[in-house]
Amino acid sequence: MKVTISDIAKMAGVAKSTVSRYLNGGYVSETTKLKLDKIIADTKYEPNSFAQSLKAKKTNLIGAIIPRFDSYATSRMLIGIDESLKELGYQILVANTSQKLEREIENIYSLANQKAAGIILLAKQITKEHIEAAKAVDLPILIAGQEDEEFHSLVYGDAQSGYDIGKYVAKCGHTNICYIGVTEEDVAVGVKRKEGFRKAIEEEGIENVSYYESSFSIEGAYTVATSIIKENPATVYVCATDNIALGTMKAIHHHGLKIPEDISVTGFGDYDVADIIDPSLTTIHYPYKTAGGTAANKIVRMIQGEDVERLTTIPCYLVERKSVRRRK
Amino acid sequence: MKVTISDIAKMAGVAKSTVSRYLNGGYVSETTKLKLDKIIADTKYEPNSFAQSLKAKKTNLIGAIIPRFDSYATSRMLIGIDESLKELGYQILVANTSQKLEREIENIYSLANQKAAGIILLAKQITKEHIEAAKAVDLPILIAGQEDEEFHSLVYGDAQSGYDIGKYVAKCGHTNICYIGVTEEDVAVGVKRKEGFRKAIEEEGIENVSYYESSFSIEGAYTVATSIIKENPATVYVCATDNIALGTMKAIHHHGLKIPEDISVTGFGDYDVADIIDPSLTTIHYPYKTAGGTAANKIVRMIQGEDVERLTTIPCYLVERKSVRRRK
DNA sequence: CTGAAAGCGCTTACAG
DNA sequence: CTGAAAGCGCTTACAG
Repeated sequence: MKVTISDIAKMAGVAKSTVSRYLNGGYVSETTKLKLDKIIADTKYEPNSFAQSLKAKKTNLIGAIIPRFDSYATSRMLIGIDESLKELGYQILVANTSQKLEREIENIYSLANQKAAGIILLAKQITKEHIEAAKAVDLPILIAGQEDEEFHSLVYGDAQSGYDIGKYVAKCGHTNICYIGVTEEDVAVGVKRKEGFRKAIEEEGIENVSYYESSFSIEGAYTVATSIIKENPATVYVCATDNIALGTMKAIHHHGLKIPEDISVTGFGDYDVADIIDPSLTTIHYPYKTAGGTAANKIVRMIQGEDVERLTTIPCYLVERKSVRRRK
Repeated sequence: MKVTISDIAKMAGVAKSTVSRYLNGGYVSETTKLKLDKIIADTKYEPNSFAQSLKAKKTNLIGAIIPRFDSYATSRMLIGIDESLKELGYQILVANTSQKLEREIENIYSLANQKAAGIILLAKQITKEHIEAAKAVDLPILIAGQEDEEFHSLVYGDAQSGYDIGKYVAKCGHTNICYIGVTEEDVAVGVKRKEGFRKAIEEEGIENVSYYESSFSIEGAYTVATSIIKENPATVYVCATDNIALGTMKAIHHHGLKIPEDISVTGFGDYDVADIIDPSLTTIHYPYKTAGGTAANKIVRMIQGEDVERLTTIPCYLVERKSVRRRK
């Protein structure tokens, strides 16, 4: 049978409240402390967390709301969050939304109901429902991956990354460029990266640039790239994510063209595969795992009521590999 | 302020027990039911799950203990588990062990303490501690990915997969074969696949086969493959996972050799990238997501006390792509 | 069909 | 330094 605080108290010949105090670091005499040490070790007593939470009205749970499990960026961030949270004495509770926006909202409420101490939301998009839910639950919420003035957030240097890639392809002598982006609903990936890129290109005085839009999937990118190859003589395809770059590379290969001799390709993210495929992919390194750790630290500081900077920007950097041809 | 069952009872002019009965599908008159419908909708009342669990001593939580977040197989299975569990009215609670065996054991105990209704353990290895913990917590536990007579389990057709690959490379005319496996501590991946492969090869009367061992990582496989290339003239490298195949392909490319012209490569798993890389990888398709759904159904049936078959085997099949040269 | 009462396993003032 | 008591928000026999 499961042992409870009453059992322990009885065995030690003290009151439940004394045991509780012992457990929570309160005042207990040395002798009863010793006695309790032994009894608790012997019985392997573990407090019932439901009873604790019911009474204390708080937990050490931190919810992580994620759009999907099978995303490189998400899983890497989750590792960072999980590891850091564990060190800080918190536990992660992962809620997957399968990319359904309404499920993000539901999860905010249900995590609040489960008395989560805080929430890290890996968001693709912030809507008014998000803001409403956040106000209603009145819980520390940290948005990761997107910026929003209503929330504390952690973002990557997307604009700078786009700028760096733009400068790089220009430096390599490319003057006919194709940019394969994503929906502008995703501000970080769809807007910031593109804007940074555009800025660099304009500074370089390059005019021959066309913009396309793809879904986030490899297959979607494959389809888009296939049609671009047929109609556009660009010498480099700048892709808004590594996944898009992968689909694009596949399409180029399937057309019997060579990378980077015929067409150059770049990505954003630096997934593991970027260094494995042939040719290896020139891309921007996004330190997802580290960022997850930073997010964990930030939410914990928010929970502890510290005065936390609203916006944290995680710097990224270019990794030059073999997928871009130097034309000069 | 958070509304409780007492508030609802007061507003409806009934007793708490009546509200509770209403909530749990018990007998309630039509009129009070209607009244309660409205009040609960208006107040957005949500029962406190801690109080429920404290009293009922059970939850609808099912723990999934995973070795790591950044594994293709794991994340796909998680998706399948998560989706199916949701449909069945259960919630997943993901616990990551960062590949630490002792954390698997810890998590079994802590999930029991959190009153999980059951546990799905994505295991690489079953030890006596696992068995001990399972007995101690007395909770339905399903092992996924490994077979063990002490547990209900769900496995892939690893031996058959190995056999199929063996037959396939033989059929393609390869007679000098190199098998790159993993530690035998992992019975499914390290033993079963190899045994199935060996059986096929023996049936084919091929004698020129050498066996190597790699870690699970791409980098580890790269290192192993690099040394093999220098010493072994095999025409095909049969790799025990797609990740190992990726590292191996990278090593082959780095040596200036062509796949499949100079060396052929096969994998197990059929990760997304298998179809994206160039050449695309001939491998065994493992339906991870579907298997996750099957696991979810199985654990729920176990929880419900149904008489569930101890061992479920998920069939896999060969996917022929471009990484194997036909020598005949 | 309904309500009063006890109890789940804790924590938290409060009094000593 | 310690204990008795109340209470967190539910559920569950039990009696009506």
